[in-house]
Formats: sequence, structure tokens, C-alpha cells
Amino acid sequence: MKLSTKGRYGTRAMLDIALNCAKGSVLLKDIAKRQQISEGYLEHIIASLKTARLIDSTRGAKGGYFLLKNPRQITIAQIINCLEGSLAPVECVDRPSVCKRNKTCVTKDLWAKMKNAIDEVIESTTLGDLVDQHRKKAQKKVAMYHI
Amino acid sequence: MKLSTKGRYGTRAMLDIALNCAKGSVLLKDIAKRQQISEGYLEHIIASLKTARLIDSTRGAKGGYFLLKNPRQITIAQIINCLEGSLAPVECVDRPSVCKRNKTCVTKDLWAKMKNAIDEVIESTTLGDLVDQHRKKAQKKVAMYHI
DNA sequence: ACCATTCCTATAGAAATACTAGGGAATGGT
DNA sequence: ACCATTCCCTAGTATTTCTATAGGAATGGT
Repeated sequence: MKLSTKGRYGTRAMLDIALNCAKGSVLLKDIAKRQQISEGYLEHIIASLKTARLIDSTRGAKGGYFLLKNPRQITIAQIINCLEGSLAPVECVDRPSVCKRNKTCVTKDLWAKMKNAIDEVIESTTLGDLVDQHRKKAQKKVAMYHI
Repeated sequence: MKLSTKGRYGTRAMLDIALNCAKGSVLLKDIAKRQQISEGYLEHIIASLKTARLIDSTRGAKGGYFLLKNPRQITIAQIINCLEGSLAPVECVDRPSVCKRNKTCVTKDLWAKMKNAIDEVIESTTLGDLVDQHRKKAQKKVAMYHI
């Protein structure tokens, strides 16, 4: 039960934009290089994030991508859901009608509980939280070099 | 991020054995019919459950499968883990060395949190719990017919 | 000896994932 | 007006994982 690369790369791309937006917009090329993702593939992921209105872009020279909201207003759930859809471990949790067993099935209830636990994590974490944590870790690393 | 059929079928198979073990062992054929899983495929799943020492079998005529422990001693985590491996949403959570970014990566910490939330659910639920819940639902259904 | 049953291995079709390729369109600096 | 830079869009393909299917061997009760 793995997250696909879309979810993983997408989350890192969003964090990268949040960390590098000081001078306005961020180049896809730069995100790709820093995050070690192929430009071509990253384009697809970025496109989904744009459709979901989490980011926007300007074209042409001096173009690039930028967040449409404050990082504290962007939850990881929003990022993941637009790239992977629901994180329900089985389909019947979201759409009970796909399984005729759904009225009596107790495993369905269990999987629903699992989905809730997952959602709790990604809904309670914002991109702003990741930015904070990243800065804290980076600072610690710099401090270590000075010992 | 879906659970594969192995995890889903396996959990239902274990529940089926727990519910039908009154007369000793349970036939694969019967599990397959009741749970609507192909016999051939169920064989693979059952084999893994056996390797994990959750069930055992007797061969030949009058053979079948039976639980090796009390349902209250069997967690869903044990079932799922032997069929799907860890439910870590990304590999680096279990084996940090697969990603050189692991020292500074804050998304890794997030995915680790997600794994913990998932594990909490499947470790705190036992096969016995599912049996209880199933019996309660079945009873309710019978009562409704009598209205 | 017979038969129902579990056990084991190999193979293959289907679906999803993870990219790659290449041309097109908008923009801004010169 | 030109051109480099950048985003935009569609199609195709390679790889992996999932979901089985098939055939036969071993076992044990009758």
C-alpha cells in the first residue's frame, strides 16, 4: 500500500516552491534539479496541482510557478488528494455501492477506520508546518558544521 | 494507495475461518465460495498465512484449515503484514538508507507519522473483534426480518 | 486402491505506474 | 521584430505489480 510517485514528488515540489518563492516565482527546471525529478514528469504533476488551484504560473521569460495560498492554508490532504485521489485503502469505503457485501461486511468498517486515521494526519498537517520543520532541520545542520 | 486483494481477501478468509471453525477445520473450497474468491488465488493467500503461522492445515480427506491461535490473540496487523509487508506509505520510512535525502527530508517524517496512524488501527484490532462485530450485525439483520 | 483434499511451481493476461518525446503557445527583454 | 525562455498539451512506451490460471504432486481417511 504505497503512495505513488505523484503524491511524493508533488508534496516535495510544493514544499520546494514554498521554500523558494521569496523572489516571486519558481522555475520548473529548478524544482526538478533540486528535487531530482525529471522535468518532463514533473510537468504532469505540476499540471494537476494547477488544476486544483493550489499553484498558478506565469509563462514566457521570467515566468515560473507560485503558490495561490499561504502555506498555512494548504493542507497535505489537498496536495495528495488532487494527485492520488482519496487515500481510502479500499474503494468500497468511498463508494459502498461497488460491493454488494457492504451492508454486513465488518472489514469495510475496519478499512474506513484506517482511512480516517490516514486523513487525520494529512488534514492536520499544512505546507507551512513542513516549511517550519525544514527550516529547523536546516538550521540544526548548519550549527553542526560549526562545532 | 490501495490495499491489494491479498490483504483484503486474506482478512476475510481469516474471519471466515474464525466464524466456521466450530466443527474443526474449514475447507478452502468453502471459504472460496462464501467469500467469492477463486480457489486458485485463495491458495496463494492461504499459503502465506500458513507460513506466518497464523493458521495450519491437515491434508487429505477430512482435511482443511484452522487457526493456530485464539482470534483475540491475532491482530489484523499480523494478517496484513504477512500478506502485504509493511504498510509504510513510502519505502524510506522502513529503510532510510534507500534515500540519501533521508537526513533532512521532512516529508519522510510525515509519511512515518502516517504509517504510525495506520499501524495503530490494525494493531489495536483483533480477529476476535471482527468476529464480535460480525455476530452483532448478523443478529441485527435477523431481528429486522422479524419485524 | 480410491478419492477428496491440500500443496507446490510455473506461467500469463491485465492494469496501473512511471516515465519519455516532441511540438506548440505565450511572454518579456533587446 | 526577433528570439530565448518558459509553460502547455498530447501521445506513446517501458516497467512493474497485481490478479489470477493450470497442471500435477503429496497426503490421509475410507
